[in-house]
Amino acid sequence: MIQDTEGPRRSLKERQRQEREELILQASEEVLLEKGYQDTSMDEIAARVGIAKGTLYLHFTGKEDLILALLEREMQEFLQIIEATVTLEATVRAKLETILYTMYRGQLGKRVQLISSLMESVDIRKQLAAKRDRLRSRWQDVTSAIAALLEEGKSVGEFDDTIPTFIMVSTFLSLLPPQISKYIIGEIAPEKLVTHLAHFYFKGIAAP
Amino acid sequence: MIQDTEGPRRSLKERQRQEREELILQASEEVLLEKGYQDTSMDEIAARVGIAKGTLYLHFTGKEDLILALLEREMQEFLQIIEATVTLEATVRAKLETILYTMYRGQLGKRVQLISSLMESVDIRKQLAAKRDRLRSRWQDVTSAIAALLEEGKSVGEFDDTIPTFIMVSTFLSLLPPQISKYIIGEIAPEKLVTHLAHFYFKGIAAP
Amino acid sequence: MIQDTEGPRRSLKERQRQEREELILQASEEVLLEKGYQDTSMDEIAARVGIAKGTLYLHFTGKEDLILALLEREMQEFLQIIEATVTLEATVRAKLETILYTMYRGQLGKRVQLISSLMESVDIRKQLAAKRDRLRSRWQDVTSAIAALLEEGKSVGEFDDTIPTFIMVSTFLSLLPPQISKYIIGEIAPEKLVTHLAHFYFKGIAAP
Amino acid sequence: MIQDTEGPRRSLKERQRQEREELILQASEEVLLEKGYQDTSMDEIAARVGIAKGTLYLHFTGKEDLILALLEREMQEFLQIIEATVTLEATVRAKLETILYTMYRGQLGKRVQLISSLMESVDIRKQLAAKRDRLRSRWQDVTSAIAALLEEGKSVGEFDDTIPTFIMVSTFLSLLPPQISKYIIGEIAPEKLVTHLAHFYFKGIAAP
DNA sequence: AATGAATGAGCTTTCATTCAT
DNA sequence: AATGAATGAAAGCTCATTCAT
Repeated sequence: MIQDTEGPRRSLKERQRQEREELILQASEEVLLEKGYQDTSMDEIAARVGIAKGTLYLHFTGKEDLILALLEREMQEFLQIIEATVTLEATVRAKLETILYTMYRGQLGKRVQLISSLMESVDIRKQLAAKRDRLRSRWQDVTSAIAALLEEGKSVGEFDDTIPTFIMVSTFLSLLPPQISKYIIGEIAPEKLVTHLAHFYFKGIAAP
Repeated sequence: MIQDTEGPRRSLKERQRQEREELILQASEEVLLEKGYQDTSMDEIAARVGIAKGTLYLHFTGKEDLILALLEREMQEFLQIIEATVTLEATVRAKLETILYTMYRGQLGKRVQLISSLMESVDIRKQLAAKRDRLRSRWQDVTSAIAALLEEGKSVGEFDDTIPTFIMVSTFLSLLPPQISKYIIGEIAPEKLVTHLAHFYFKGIAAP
Repeated sequence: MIQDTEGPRRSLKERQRQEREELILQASEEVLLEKGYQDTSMDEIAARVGIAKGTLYLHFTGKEDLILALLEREMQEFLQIIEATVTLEATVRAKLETILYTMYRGQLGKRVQLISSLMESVDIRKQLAAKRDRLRSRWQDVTSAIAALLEEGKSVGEFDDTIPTFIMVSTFLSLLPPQISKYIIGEIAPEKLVTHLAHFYFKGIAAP
Repeated sequence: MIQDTEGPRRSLKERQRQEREELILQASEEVLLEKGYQDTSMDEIAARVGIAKGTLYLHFTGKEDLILALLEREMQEFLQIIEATVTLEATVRAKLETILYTMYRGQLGKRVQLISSLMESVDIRKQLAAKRDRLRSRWQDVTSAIAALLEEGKSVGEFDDTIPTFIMVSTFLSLLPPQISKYIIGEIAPEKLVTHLAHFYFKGIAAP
């Protein structure tokens, strides 16, 4: 009987812990987007969550670990979208368009932008270098999934199989929010933007 | 009498000043490429130029201003390349391919990669925000020049004029070194890469 | 009725409490010897005892108090050794030699070394200053006991009574493990060491 | 001519630098004696010198380096006293007595106490471990010099050559201020104290 | 009574910027 | 104009102590 209550209790504490961890990650994301990696201070994250600085260190080994966990989470989400799309009944083109569209809709694009801009910054490359493998492997998952789609497209004759897949992958990725949107100053409806991008892209890789 | 010589003297001093400024920018670029923005210290820049740290502040308001000037210079160079290409006798496609190829060859690509990674970095976006207008206007020059080329292509019937120019511009820019090359892990000869990218791009925007 | 059993219960609880306190002191000693005062964390002590950190504070006011209690216990033990030796049937010299030897043998030496190095450390002197009176009085007991022995030696004509007792006491104490052994780098059998020290010491204080 | 002024200028700056370094070391010693290693903060040292915290780091790599330099300086001073004494025309005993007396007079004793108590603290042993070799070698110089004196005494028949020199060295060192004085609560004139200690010590090691 | 998550003051260290020389 | 020593704000991190459960 006594043990019976331990289970729930533990999972309660565990749930609270995870909720708080989530709050920390959310606050971190906010600050990170606003201020960038260097100007994101543990102090400020703690302040936004409304907890003491020391508490952050009960959840994450340090700043590096915290940010890395954040990036990992974002990338995980991106991967889930891809995987969800892959299972749809549709042409490869439709699937890729869906991914593209999903990324331009809602907040996800912004957040992937976060990952990407952080991953590319020379600063962070150096600073997170040691533990970047965790992220790299997730990123591999992403590119592999897209590569698989593109190759499926080639094999069913949708796409031009004289273009190397890695070219297709990298050009596809370069269409995603962080890349394109930074060159686009004015506002444009995501639907329109995606329509244009898809039109351009699939014409570019279409089988001859 | 003494004042008479001031004119030449001044311009001599002015020339020396500019030469030194150039040396500072070169050193900054070196360090920046090696260490990233945060790990680039005024100390190290001064040391590499061989001047005192304080002297840097006689040329630039501060670190931010120094880096900004550097970025401006790089962008200026990029613009010159575009302008030089524009005047060539060739098809629009050939000109754009030349730009693409030039960027993937030699040191320029790396340096543009620098600009770009700095510009993208949320860190610097925030830190340089105040003075970024100077850059923004240069960047406008770049995009305008490319837009002009693309529109010329449209008007001579080379390109599909149902695709908005800004889409063409942004997709073109997304093919430039910093964007694409970061997705490409293995080594590939720039010629090959550019061939593939151009093939893909111009097919994508070709007139129907 | 229930209250009747409280007496035994209380003493049971009290015994358990003291046992736990002893466990805490043992763990503290371990950690202290391994890591030194500053690197000894309440966390680690608690972990080694297998109790929660908060529980430590039910037994001791704080880290300072805990360490102080530890030192007091060690000193107590030292005192017991002296007292045990005093009651032996032997010459004063033999008794003092026994004390000396006992301290250089087994774990006790190490532990006294601990006390001493902690007591000497300016760090702890300052930090424990407030409550050091408790220790000072124990230390008085130790020196008094040795002084008594030495005076007994004087009165029976073993020792030179022109040497003030406090000189004899302090020189004797300076022969104990923590003092001497720190100047001795190589290993030497305790027996040999003690033989030499005793030879030197008793010749030094011998009656003329 | 211009170069001529550089010499003095440099040495002026150099002198100022060394003076400031000396001030820092003095302040550090003060704080160290008052508060111990851990509670000595760079903040407080800077405050006492009347300079900014950052300035400390222009003179010393860090706290560890600062304290180490301090200890080294103290030890150096101790060594100089020994060396000065060695050259005197006197018996070995007289020389050793002089050393003993010098240490009990003035501030030096206290300062050597500082070294000693710091060197022995388990805490500092760990923390300074990496760079302690610098000190260790100085300490070797000290013990070697004393050992040489004692062996000279043996060879001229002053001292008992059946007692190993290292025993003589360590017992001699144990008579120095930090060791003995901590067992002596009341005040006693250094002359008297030294007379007693010397009497005891040289009787203890006298040739049979 | 026991827990251990949370706290927050405090530490060392860095570095862009200033300013007396 | 040039210097570089001095500055001091700000950062990441630790850990003895507290207190709601």
